[in-house]
Amino acid sequence: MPELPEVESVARSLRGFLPGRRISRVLCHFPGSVSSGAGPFRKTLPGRTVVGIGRHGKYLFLGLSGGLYVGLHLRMTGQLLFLPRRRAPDSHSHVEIFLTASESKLVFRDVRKFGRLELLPGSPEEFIRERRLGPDALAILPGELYQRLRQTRRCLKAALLDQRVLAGLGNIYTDEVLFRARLSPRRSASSLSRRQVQALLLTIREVLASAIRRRGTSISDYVDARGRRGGFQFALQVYGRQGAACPRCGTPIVRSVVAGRGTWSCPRCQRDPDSSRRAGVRPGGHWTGPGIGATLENG
DNA sequence: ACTATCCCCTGACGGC
DNA sequence: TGCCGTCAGGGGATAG
Repeated sequence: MPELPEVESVARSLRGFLPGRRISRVLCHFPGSVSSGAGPFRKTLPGRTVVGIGRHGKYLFLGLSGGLYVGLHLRMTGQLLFLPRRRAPDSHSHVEIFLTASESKLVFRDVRKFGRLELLPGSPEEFIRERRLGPDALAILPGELYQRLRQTRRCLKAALLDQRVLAGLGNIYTDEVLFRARLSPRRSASSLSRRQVQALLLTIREVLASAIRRRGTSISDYVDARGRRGGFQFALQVYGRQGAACPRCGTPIVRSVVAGRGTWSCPRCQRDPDSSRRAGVRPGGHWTGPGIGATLENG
């Protein structure tokens, strides 16, 4: 599923070709993909030139001449692709944007139809404010993340997945980050110290930067605008790997459900000090209650 | 104001 | 083989 590194990879693959191109015609085969309305979208874009490509979290923005912006979210299976102008659209190609003097067209494909394009009523900054999106995961500062995690009662994974806390992390990168930072996804988000949040943010930046270098994670549908798959699926350490040996300690990786999402973690490396205390272990680490099984997050 | 739950949508997969 | 039920998941809407 496209998260920050995948959206950034799409943005980069667009930047090499799209800026300066003029839109000649727009076809909306599935009007539901354009949440601002297919009619205005089809009528407003032709004649305008693409002047820039932006990204915030998992949102992509196309800046058009005349001060207009298109926002795009790929959700689960969305793709934005350069395809040969004369290629017939398949049943999953929902929007086609034709460009003047080009052998390519820009196609929005989406098997599950969750993705959305929209003509923004204002600037991307206003859009971000109205949706109440948090700072981009690559731009947020440690003090700011600390404050945002402190003021929620949810667990760490739920907080990191919440795009209003910080924008860009989805299920894959959240699990990978928490594993590398040795933090339990179930741990209370507000229980982290300043120092721990600082370390967590360094891990977030490292994982995202590494994934961008590999042009994202391609597990099923993801490809960039040139149709290239990413390579970070080969660097995943826990996501989707239940039963495999933890790369650090050899304990089998466990799948559970946290915040309503499939969650992969190492029950040994990512123990939760909060639940250990509840299970009868004093902060000092001496056993006072039930056996070790009670402190493992997945039983 | 917060938080949890439901829903959209289709392909993959397991059971019989 | 093939049918059918279940699952996956981002984020908006809705409920508590």
